[in-house]
Amino acid sequence: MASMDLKVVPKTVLHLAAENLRQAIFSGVFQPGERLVEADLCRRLDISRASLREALRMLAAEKLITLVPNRGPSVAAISWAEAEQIYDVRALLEGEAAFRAATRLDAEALCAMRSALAEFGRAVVRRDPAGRLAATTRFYDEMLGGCDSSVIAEMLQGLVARITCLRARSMQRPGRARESAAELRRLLARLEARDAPGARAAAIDHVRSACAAARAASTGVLAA
Amino acid sequence: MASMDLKVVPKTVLHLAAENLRQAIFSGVFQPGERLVEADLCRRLDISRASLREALRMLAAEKLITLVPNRGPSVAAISWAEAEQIYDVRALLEGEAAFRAATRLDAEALCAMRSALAEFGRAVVRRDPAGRLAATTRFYDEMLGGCDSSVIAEMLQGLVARITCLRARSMQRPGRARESAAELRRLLARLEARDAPGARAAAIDHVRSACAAARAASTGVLAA
DNA sequence: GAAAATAAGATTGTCAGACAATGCTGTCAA
DNA sequence: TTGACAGCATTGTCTGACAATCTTATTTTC
Repeated sequence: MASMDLKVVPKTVLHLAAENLRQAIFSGVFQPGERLVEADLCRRLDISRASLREALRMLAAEKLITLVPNRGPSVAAISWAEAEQIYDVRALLEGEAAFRAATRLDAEALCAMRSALAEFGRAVVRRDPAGRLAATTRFYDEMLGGCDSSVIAEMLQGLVARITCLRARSMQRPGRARESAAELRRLLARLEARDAPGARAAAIDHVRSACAAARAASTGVLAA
Repeated sequence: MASMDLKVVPKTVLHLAAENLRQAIFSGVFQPGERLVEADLCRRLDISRASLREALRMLAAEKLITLVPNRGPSVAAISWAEAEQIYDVRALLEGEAAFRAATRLDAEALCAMRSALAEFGRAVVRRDPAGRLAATTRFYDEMLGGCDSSVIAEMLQGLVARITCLRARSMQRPGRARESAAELRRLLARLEARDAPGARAAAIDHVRSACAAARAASTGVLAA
């Protein structure tokens, strides 16, 4: 890889706890809106309340939980209106990222993206959700690495985290995975052609399409 | 006002501490890059370490400080490259906000913006930095309120916070305040004309201009 | 004398336990 | 039905402690 990220953040109890909670939320162990009780979480995670509370602050910053003074934490419940706003901003930023990446990605990165995309295809055939997620992550990480803006990358990461549940559900819709793969192929083609405006359009198109799928998949499932 | 925000968050020690630290950073009490010592801050703020650490997590989430495990917190030092990325994203989002606001702002909001702008003008004449800041904040709050996307509003707020110091410095440049006022007037004019694309262009223009001013004001002052 | 090893001190990571302030729930009276 | 009140659950905050880690100064080694 062109630039391997070598810095490793020491694993403090706090970070582990935050990671565990994140996974628990993503995997639906806690339901959206569910109230979390500090003492409870402490027992489950086997950490002190002080550490737990710091971990909770992190998750609150990521908007995965809501932290109301004197009422404690609860799993963030996302409304469809909010989800739509997130998809909108994501389209904007991801479009920009693609635009920038089109003129900056080197051959190596493009190659990595193509391999990630192939892997995605295999995971689709294999009906392997985890594999799909890993592949898309690799795909996007490459693109964001090439867009030369850590700020955009960070913001996108934050946005995507907030709609993880939606993404998982919408990907289960029949045909959505294949459709998604086709969109990504088009995006990659534009990037390989160094067609910045085309890449932007393709990226936006993909997000819009994902948004529509999410809407269809979650009608009636979300809070109004 | 069309929609007054009634919810008030109880002031916990933590939030107060965070607010104090934020002000301290903005006002330059702590220099960028400076290391902060927990025990020190505890004494100064007169709070316990547990509370302080939670406050620090909040600031870290806002990227006002950097929090490295086992090395403690330090005031975030922003590189020019990063600042430029922030201005870029800000232009993108603020442009979008203006675009959306153009077709949604009601007469009342427009009126409020006009009055905020007038106030800004007076503050410029009066050479009152605090007044200028308050006026621009009011101006933008109105516009963001009308853009109907809390997600955009939140992201912008986060971005702007990170370049507060730059903004303060660049505003001191001779002529910049007046120039800024003129740009905002053009933006408001487009909004009043319900010209969405024009509003977007004006908003982007303003951010670009602010970026240029910041660059000029801070050449050689920032870390490379 | 420069580099490497070591020891001392400072700072952070983490915990346990405590108590007051606040929120919630259900009872009782007006 | 509403309002006041008591009782319990939970959070906000503090204190004090100790091990793990970082930093710095000192000593050793080549």
